[in-house]
Amino acid sequence: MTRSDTLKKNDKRYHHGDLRDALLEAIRMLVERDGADNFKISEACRIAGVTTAAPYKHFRDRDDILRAVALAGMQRFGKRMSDASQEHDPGMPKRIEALGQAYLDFAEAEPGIFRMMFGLSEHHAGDPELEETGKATTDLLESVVAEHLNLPPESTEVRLRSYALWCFVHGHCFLRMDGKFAEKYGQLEETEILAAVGKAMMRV
Amino acid sequence: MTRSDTLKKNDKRYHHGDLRDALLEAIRMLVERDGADNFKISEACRIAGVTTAAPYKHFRDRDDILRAVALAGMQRFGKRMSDASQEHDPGMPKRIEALGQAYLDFAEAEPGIFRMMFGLSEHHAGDPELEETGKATTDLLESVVAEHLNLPPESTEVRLRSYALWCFVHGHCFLRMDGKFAEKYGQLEETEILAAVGKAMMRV
DNA sequence: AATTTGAAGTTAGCTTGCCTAACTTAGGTC
DNA sequence: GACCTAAGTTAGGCAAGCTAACTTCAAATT
Repeated sequence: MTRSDTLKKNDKRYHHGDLRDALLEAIRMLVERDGADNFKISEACRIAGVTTAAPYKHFRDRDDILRAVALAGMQRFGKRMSDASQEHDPGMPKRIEALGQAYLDFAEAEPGIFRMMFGLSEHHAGDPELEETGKATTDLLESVVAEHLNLPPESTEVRLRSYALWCFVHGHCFLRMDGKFAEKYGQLEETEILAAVGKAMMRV
Repeated sequence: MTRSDTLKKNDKRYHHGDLRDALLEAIRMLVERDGADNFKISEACRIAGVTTAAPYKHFRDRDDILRAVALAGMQRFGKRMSDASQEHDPGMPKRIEALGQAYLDFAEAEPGIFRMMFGLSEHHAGDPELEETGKATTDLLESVVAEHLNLPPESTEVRLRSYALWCFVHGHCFLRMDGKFAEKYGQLEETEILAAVGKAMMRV
């Protein structure tokens, strides 16, 4: 089945057959175009070729849809991060770099989903599945930093440097998405900044 | 005139007299409670004691309201930052710290407005007044970093370190607002992290 | 002082979106 | 082949954003 088939069934069968996934895919696109708070469920319905009441057979309400889209995003994100780390041998500084680069790449490729992953409203606070999925990625970061510093992953030193690194990369992602980087620091070389900060923060 | 008078006129005069400001104040509150994309203009009208058509005598549409609220926030923010820097003499390391702390404090006190200041949609991209107001604050940061490093503010070195510092503090603000800090790094001492990173990044 | 005028309100109403209730379709099971 | 149930549909309520046309009233003009 091709992707366009997933979105819209051309034949006029009463049952779509794959509506849940089709909606998620349509909404993923719409979140990129309009943002998590501005996309219209009704537009996703038009794309999928169903009436506006259909989604409620698969999702409780808008919040439930957001949750599903964010979760899928976090899983994609986690896989990218994991793949990136495995491109280099344990202990190599390149491994940290690759992790940071994967983070930046994802934020650039899917800014809407990226925002959403972090900015879900309080309705989703404490959701175990979301937290679990997020934790897997921070655990990965800590293990890589720990290897690099040759310290146990639970040590305060490792946790502190991991978090500091996270803050930095995360902050750059947001400033870049929001145009603040281009607005004033566009002529700085992105890689140069990253390298300089990485070194400064990982200096033993 | 007391603040509650600003919000709602008890007397039943036909003209409110101060509706624009009353709306901005009401919406500031609602943005904190519901977020920039979820607050209802109609609710602000109820608070201000006018009908739902009244705002359109003062603002073009929702985007125009958002712009005004964000601009007011950026001005408040700029003043706080400026005040903070002036609490210490030029060249003192405390001056950088104070700036970072003011940034964090604002994000903690007004997370809704803080988000909004950075996350305004593309409709406002390139707005000269907004950009100007933001630039004043980054200029301030650069001048303080320049003093500290004893280098010209336009030097690449200063700009690079300023931006790196900005990324870090900005990232921490967002991760903290979004619960990621508390979720996993809550036991780390915030001040300890800040101090460690500040030192690492400003090391000559 | 009376008149005029325009900014700042109001009422009424259109449009769109979310969501629910009640109904229909059709694929899989006995 | 009858029946059940998941997954669609239609119809409609409700709330919000925004506009057009009308009203009020304070201040400027005469």
